[in-house]
Amino acid sequence: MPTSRDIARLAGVSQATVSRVLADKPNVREETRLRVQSVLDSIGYVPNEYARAMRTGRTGTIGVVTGRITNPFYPELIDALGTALTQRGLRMVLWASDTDSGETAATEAVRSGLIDGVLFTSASSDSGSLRLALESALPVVLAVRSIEDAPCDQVTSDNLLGGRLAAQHFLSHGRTDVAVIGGVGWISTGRERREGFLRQMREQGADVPPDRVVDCEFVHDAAREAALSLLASPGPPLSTFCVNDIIAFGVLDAAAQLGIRVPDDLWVIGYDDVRMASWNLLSLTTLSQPVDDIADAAVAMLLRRLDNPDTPYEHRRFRPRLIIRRSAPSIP
Amino acid sequence: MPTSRDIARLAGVSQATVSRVLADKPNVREETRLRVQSVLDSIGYVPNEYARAMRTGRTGTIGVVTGRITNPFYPELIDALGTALTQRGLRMVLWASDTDSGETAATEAVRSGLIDGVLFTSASSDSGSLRLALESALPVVLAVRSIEDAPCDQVTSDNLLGGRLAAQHFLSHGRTDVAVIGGVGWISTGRERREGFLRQMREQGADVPPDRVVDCEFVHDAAREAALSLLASPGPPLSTFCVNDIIAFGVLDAAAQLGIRVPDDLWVIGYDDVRMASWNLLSLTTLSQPVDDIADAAVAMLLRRLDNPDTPYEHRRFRPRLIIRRSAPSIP
DNA sequence: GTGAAAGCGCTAACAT
DNA sequence: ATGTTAGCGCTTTCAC
Repeated sequence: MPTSRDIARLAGVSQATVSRVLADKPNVREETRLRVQSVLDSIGYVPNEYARAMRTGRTGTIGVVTGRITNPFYPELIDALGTALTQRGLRMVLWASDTDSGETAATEAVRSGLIDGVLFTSASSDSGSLRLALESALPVVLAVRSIEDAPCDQVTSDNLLGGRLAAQHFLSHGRTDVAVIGGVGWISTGRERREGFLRQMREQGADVPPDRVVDCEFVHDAAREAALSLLASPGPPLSTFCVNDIIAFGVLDAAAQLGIRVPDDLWVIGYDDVRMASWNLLSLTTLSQPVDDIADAAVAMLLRRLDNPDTPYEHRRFRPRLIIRRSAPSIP
Repeated sequence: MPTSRDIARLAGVSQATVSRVLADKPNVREETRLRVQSVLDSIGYVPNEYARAMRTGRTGTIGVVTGRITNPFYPELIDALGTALTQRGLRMVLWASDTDSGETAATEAVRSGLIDGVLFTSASSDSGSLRLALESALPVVLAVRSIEDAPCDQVTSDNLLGGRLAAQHFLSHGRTDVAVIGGVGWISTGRERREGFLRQMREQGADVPPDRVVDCEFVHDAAREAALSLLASPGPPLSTFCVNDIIAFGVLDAAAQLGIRVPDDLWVIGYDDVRMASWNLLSLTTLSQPVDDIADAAVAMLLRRLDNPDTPYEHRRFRPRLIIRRSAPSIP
């Protein structure tokens, strides 16, 4: 691999001048610049990023921590984050893990100078390693995941509002016999969505009884099992709000298995609007998060913090939108 | 951030000795090693990877290039690659793109010393930038994607065999009125799967007419459109082999839309066995690739090439397995 | 067994 | 406008 010194020798200038040309510094005579540039081009020179990073302290690489991809929403989010990063000339290192290991690896990577900052997405665990990362004041942004009062920037959809919108859709069609699936556990997004839904129902005088608030893991099979027992019980609910789409698909599956027709016998609303939600066989009514906007905001916030570590922490919430499909239609 | 020099000062040794302890070199007195180690632990020291990489020429980071994730198989593959890399103490930089840009970025990253090698997965484009990467003799492995006689290692499932297995399943149930969807384009996996299917049919005396060989992009909507026109035509085929699951789901969707019952009126076989294929509502018969084995082999081959650049190129093919579900059942 | 010193390839401050 | 020089933090001879 050629170095800037090689280029300097070939162009008959000092290595520093090559560096100046590369950085587009103004104090280089046009003639010299052209000479150096032509050598650069003919060799196909690419500067060594590690040496550069060692001097500047900036690596141009951002770490992203995600859970393992049992939920198709995360690939979509990662895709959006990758695009947002690439647009700004940054690279993405990805850690996937359902345990602490990914978070630990990510924080170590910051401390070892490998990456400039970390984007944590949901589905990663809610425990020690992240807390540790926050305490050591690393540049961190939480995307589609929140921890109340955590010392870091956060970007989510307005989950509370999303839950409310789901409830309103049911109520405006006179459906008060409802259930919520998911969101009892420690995952913030789920908790907030459930909470918004329950509050709206309560405020409109349609309190949801405790046995209609069911928890389950954010994976298809767990959701199907949970729905099977809920739907098989006497007097099953007519309308179900699922805190994300993957759970909703599990409910649709359970309904099909039990011969319960959607939407004739059962309405289902999900959250996330993953691509599959629009498929004909699934046609899921759901709350859409503006993934691209969220990704973009997350990256922007991280960069702002890198440049200016002392800006106050911010939590941006994007408005979700109810996408009406067959699983919970709109009847005039 | 503390440096090895800081540690040295605190432990009362030279910086070189700290380096020896870190590398677990034998020529350090036990007493000294313990003293240094205790300082290391108390400080929570993490060595700067960039400085290390600059000396050793090895970064411990592998680039992965993938297409944008319209096909749920790729997230599963990336997940497996991430696991395989992490197990070996390596990091993964991910480039997602449907154009050349990801490949270009990846090869630049190798040349700029950022990463040790690149894993190209399918769904990335089949054009110039990759060819360029190969010509410049970078350490490259193709995973779930192949280019005949390309100067690099490759790992795929035995796509030809997979196609044949699909054909055999149809034939063993007397189903000769078949169609293939996908695989006419330049994507190697699709072409090979289609080819295997067509050959097996031909060899068993059930030639597939040209108008039953339909191309389409590897996205849901394109597949649904293609299937709609195929299935709406007079005398539609009774059995369809789709070169991957995402296409198969499009076909299932089209069938549902047209009121064609699966498997009563139509059989469908896919390829990849993505998670959703097992869902009750979809229940897709498909060919399963051993993703974890493929990922593991890809990483192993890349590491071998890094250590020993002159080993002859290898193409490993893993045997696919027919997973029988409702969309193309086994009838005794 | 340990320390001193060179240097990986770059940037930036300081000379000229 | 350009060259010289000093490191960034580490690994790795080469002395002792």
